[in-house]
Amino acid sequence: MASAAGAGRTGSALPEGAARGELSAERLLAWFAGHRRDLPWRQNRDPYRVLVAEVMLQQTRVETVVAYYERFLSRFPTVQALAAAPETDVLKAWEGLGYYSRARHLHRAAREVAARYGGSFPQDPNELAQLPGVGPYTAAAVAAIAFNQPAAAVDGNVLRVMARALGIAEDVTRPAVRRRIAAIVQAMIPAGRASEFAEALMELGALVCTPRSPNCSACPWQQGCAAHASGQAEALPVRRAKSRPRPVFGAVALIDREGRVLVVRRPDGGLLAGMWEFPWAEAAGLDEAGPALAQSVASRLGLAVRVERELEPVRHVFSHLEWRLRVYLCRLVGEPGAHGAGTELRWASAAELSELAFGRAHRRIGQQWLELRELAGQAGGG
DNA sequence: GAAGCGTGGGT
DNA sequence: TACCCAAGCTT
Repeated sequence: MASAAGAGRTGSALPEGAARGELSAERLLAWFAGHRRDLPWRQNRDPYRVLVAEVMLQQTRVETVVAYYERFLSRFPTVQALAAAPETDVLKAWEGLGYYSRARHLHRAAREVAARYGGSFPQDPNELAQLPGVGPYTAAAVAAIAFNQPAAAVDGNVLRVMARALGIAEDVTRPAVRRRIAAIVQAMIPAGRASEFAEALMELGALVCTPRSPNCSACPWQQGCAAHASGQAEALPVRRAKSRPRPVFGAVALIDREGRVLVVRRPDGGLLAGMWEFPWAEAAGLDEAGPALAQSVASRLGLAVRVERELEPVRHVFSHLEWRLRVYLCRLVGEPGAHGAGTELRWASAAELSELAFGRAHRRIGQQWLELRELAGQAGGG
């Protein structure tokens, strides 16, 4: 420990570029002062507003989030308002944004802050990380941005910026590498300016040190950047490849009954938890996802139907699987009997459809039903 | 550590 | 078309 290894250096976790002042927080903050975007979650440092933004931004682009954020905040302006809302309202506000467990976790986090902390957020990142849906990044981001706590908010932007600046060629998704980067970032936080610093480092990744075609000539850290020096900026960071989505085939039964259509709610856990959809069943292949399967979907719900026609198939790619669904318009034969216990279902009118939360794929399927219904309305005056 | 969990945009 | 990926968390 008393060896010569660290003796001639700074003795801190700071890399050489930082020690020379070329990767300095001061340069970064000066750049940020001139390039900071005016985003809706930057109006103030209300921890609730910061948390909502950080959760929405998880794996989601800024441009997508802005409109959702403004709607969400106008509907649930305070942590108390969100805590008091029914979960169905929260899911509806999240519809289309994806990763819906974020909405359920955020809702539960709001209830916990309201109940346990009397509506005031804790400031310690370790305590924030106990809230549902709040992991190491989000806890650090809220602590730093809202409370100016010296916490290292290491997201994908920061991993990329630091991997390039330091020339780290290891897989940045490995926890050990991530921890090392977090320690370095932690050591770079300027006293009393943690909030600005956290935003600035991410902003640099978002605007300059972009995944492809980084704008190195505009970068305040260009002189100290290892990847720029070696011409490897675009080759970093290294991540392990993701596996391709697995195909899932299925047949959907759009069961029409006097201008209403049957919808069912997905179970509480797993994919699209708690979201509504049209009843369907998985098949071994596209050929097996035929009208007979649609009919059996209905019969499992205690309904006798006649399959009238096939509509446009729907293909939807998730991060880990791909739905390839054939869609069948069905008409109820006779009256609905007893249905399978446990499944929550509803005969929805067009207006009611728009009030339920659907995933994208089934929302598009619902559109097909709405369009048919309009055509039928024009022809039959129904 | 690896896999599950959505969606839309860029190339 | 096909791939990559974007302010991650949970199990």
